Amino acid sequence: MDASTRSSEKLRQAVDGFWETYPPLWRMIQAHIRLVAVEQFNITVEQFHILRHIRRGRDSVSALAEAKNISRPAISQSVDLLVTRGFIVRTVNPQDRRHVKLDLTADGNALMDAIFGDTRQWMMKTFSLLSADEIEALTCSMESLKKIL
Amino acid sequence: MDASTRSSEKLRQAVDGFWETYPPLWRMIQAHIRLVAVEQFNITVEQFHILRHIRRGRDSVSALAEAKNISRPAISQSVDLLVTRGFIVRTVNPQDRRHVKLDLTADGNALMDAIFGDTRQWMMKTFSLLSADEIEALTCSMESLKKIL
DNA sequence: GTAAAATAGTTTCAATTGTTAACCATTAAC
DNA sequence: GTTAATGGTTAACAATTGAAACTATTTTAC
Repeated sequence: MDASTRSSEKLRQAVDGFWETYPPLWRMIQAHIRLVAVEQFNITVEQFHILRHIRRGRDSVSALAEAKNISRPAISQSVDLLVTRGFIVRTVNPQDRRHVKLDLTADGNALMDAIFGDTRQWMMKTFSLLSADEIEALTCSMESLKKIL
Repeated sequence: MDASTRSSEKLRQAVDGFWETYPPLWRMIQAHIRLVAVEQFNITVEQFHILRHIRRGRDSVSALAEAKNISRPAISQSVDLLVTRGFIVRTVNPQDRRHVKLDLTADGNALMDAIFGDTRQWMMKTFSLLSADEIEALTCSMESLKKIL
């Protein structure tokens, strides 16, 4: 077996590992978010993710559509709902009246704090089943993964 | 700073790293799947994931519903569509006639080979930007992560 | 300076996906 | 052998999404 075959084998291993690890983990996280979001605040997981993106600075319909890879009309409608629910406000930019800036309201921020805080706690509890070294290694590989995205 | 504070700090770091790494990566993967699935086969990403689960052995409506955390009727309907499209067959288990086993047809398997092969290639290309050590570490931490799920 | 093009967002409409409730068929329990 | 539990589907309805067409605003080109 030559070096390139061997390294390609390693790559394949990493890809397979990914498929066996992340989707189930992500599903568990989503399930946890759903629990808190639906039960306590009656919003969907997708709505939570929209709020999360807004909080992280994706504060326009286009930015959200790009970030979530779905159409602008779809975002526009979801935003509509969150506005009527009082979690977001739309503000037209006076410099360029085509732009509508999205911001979380106090309610929206409180909701995010609650859900995200809860989820973070759950994730920390889950990750704490790993040894200190494993956590270190995990953080490290996520760091290197982040670099190539 | 005592030991428990320090380890909790590490945990927090890991969780933050997760949120900065995984959702964007997942989004890119989904986008890639969507490209191939929609363009070449005209199925949605969600339909792809159902086929993926069936291929991995989640071969009943209940198993799929549990795996994807959605209701059985929802799965039943999606399966319906994929059956009429010729990607899945339903087979009643003669031992227990309540069970309906789901299997990919030849077409379904071909579709999966195409999409998954393509996606795998893309992922390998992406991961190959990492060093051999980083890939090793990544595989390793996914392995340890998998253990605690 | 105005007509044309580009940009940001919304509305409309149809398809898909999801939920709950009610249902059928089959098997297990007693 | 009736009753309960299991696996799945159907029905009715709400929510999400995308494509196409639309409005409003700004930029570009001449």
